[in-house]
Amino acid sequence: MTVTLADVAARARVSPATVSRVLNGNYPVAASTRERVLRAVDDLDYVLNGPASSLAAATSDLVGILVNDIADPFFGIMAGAAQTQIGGPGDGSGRAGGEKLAVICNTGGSPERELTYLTLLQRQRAAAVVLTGGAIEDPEHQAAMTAKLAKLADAGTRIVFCGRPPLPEGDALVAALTFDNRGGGRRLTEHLISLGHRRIGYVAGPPERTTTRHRLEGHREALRAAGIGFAGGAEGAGTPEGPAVPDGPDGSGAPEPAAVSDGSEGPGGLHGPDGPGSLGEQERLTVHGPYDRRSGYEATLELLRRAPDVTAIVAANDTVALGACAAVRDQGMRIPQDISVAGFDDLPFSVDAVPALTTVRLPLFEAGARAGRLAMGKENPPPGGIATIAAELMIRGSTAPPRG
Amino acid sequence: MTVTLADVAARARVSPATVSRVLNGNYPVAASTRERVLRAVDDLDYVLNGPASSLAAATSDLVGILVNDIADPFFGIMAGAAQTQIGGPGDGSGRAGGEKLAVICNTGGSPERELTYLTLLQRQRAAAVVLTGGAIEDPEHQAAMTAKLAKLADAGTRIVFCGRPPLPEGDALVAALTFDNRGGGRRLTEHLISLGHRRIGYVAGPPERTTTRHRLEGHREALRAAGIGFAGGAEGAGTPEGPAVPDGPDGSGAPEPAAVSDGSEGPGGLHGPDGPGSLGEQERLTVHGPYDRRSGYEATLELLRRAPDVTAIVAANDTVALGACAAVRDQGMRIPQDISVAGFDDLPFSVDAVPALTTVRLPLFEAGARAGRLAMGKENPPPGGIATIAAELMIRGSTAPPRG
DNA sequence: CTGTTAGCGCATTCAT
DNA sequence: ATGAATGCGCTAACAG
Repeated sequence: MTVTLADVAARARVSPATVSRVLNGNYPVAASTRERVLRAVDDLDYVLNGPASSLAAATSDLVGILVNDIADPFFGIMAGAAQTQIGGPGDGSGRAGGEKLAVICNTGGSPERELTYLTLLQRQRAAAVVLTGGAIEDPEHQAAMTAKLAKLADAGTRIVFCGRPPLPEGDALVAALTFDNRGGGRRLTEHLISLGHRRIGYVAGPPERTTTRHRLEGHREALRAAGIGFAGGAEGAGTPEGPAVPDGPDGSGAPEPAAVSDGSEGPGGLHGPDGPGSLGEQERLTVHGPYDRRSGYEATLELLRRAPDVTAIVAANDTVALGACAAVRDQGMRIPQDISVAGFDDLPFSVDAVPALTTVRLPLFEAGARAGRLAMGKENPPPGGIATIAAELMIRGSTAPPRG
Repeated sequence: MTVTLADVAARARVSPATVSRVLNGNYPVAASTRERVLRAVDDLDYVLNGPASSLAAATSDLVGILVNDIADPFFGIMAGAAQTQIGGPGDGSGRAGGEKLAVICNTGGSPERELTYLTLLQRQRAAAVVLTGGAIEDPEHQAAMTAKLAKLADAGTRIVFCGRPPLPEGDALVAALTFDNRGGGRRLTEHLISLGHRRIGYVAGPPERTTTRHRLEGHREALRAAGIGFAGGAEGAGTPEGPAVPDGPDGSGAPEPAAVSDGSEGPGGLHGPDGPGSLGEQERLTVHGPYDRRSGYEATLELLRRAPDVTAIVAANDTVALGACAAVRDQGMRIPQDISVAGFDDLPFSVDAVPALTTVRLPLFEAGARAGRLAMGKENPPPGGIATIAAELMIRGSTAPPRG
């Protein structure tokens, strides 16, 4: 029923090997025979059997792209960009030539699913894997990932990180593109400070993710540099520019099931015991939650309850910032007159917020495309395997000097 | 180097066949031997060879999900939802059991790439394919799609349409979930009419897509029913409730390269020759463009130039509506006091627009999940193979009665 | 440049 | 309930 390579060979009056060579285009074949073969392929409407091909060649044309949440444009943009470099432009015939099959795998942010997808990809003998998004800072999971990736790597799968720090023990076989989340976070808060803000609330992402930690660290670096919210020298209060620290100083080792919480403070602690100038004060002005709109909304309400005198709110990303804006407005306050709000990522909708959102632009498309090229081996890895991608501060209408 | 099923068999002191049976769980195996086999698998860190398995079994565990633009949450939400039903919950071990590999393929709206991906999936002997998004109304492409899908279908691949009308000659083998775009479009415009609007601009999507046509038809149905913008009986002006019509009455058969245009009108035709009451008048109030923000912005400027007296603008979707809002504001007009704006889809950000966007809610997540279940054979196809999914009108702050 | 020969690793008969 | 044998369709040496 199904037509095989042998059928094509018979019709073209050549050997199966020749047909294979024509199809893969890796060996010299006479133009005339190539013609005959291609015609036979068209006549018979032959489609290569991928599994058989992969089995024989011990490699497949699958490339996996792992994302945390494909419904989030942050990932959609990167994944789509990567796919443009991998899928090939198509020759317009729909015949599918040498292009690879770039597939996006949605982990939902779950470590288990991340590992499962990696196994599935390993099973398929994937040619490459692109890992996007913040890594989870759980030692156990990190170890499992390191082991799994090592296996993939020495099965010949190329590993590329995109917008994600490489694993501590990462082999030299991998390339990594990481965003300057810390620098971006720092510049954003510096901007607010320069406007005159002194009490700034921070709606952070899930505590166990590297992205969350880096952005928050940048924020606190800026505060500390300005002498805000930390006592004097403030030594021992975390190591902002040090290497990966599994757990932050707030000791939030376990993932927090609750939507919004900083894990320790009781309710009603407005103007709490911690005097300004202590790290505790900064922690009180920080609320963690998932990277979604609802979290931004609720966290902001909580923040305003804890500290009604904040003059600015920095959100972990633009989506969260949108929720923050809604909460601010629902409390009857105006942006930016009564309170400034800022985001991170500069997703397409951010410029359309009213007022337009001050944020930090990450070149998501460019990074995704570059990761795709790296995965295809079309581009050489950066020196040292790691490239840091700059983040650009975008100052727009949602931030202004505090009133008075 | 790489451990195979035979190695596992040797270590477990059973035959390869037994290992295969344990792994696939389709045949009875004694509990004790199963234990031994599983332990050997763990000890050896064995990972099934997907290609070999697929070759022998003549089917793979790949499921393809085709989307137009993965950076658009419209597709991201559906695709992510489908994947939740396909990827399996994961057993927490990262070992990957019987779950399938759900892969998202980004066509970028290109017919060629759509076909190419289908070929790639056919090559892989995919277990199922989910097609999302509006179809392209090009007879040639439709024929190619029909042929390709027929081949996939009788190679055993399950075909599911999601938010997309089935092909004219669609086999009974496929299931289709289609959104009530026409009904949603009609109710939305009815809402505006009931508020008192009479001159309503329409920013449509690309003319060659079914989604565009259906939404526009619903819009015009409502206008006609209210006696707006069409002369009397208006027969011969398209067949809104008829079956698929390849080309609309505006004869826009070829895709339009320009970002924004209705394909025929010259510039500067404000208050043009067509008297109100003709179809030409409606066409003058309609501008086509891609489904993106920029198009919404530019099309709206064009609309306001052509007809400064419009009191409401309906956009093809929420993203376009956001661009429309920006354009309206940049012209110094307020929403909804000076002009009402409405969208379609109810994407997550729509409720955060200021004012919140009146739109038509499509249950994207639910539809995607159902499509995923259909693709897995977990759910029976709807009677007749086609289910129409209702669209719900969401009235929010961006629409209000016209001034005066 | 082209044909011949062997497997690739597994699922599946058929036996037992 | 388990083992032995066969072939899925293709690529990769190796000849020629």
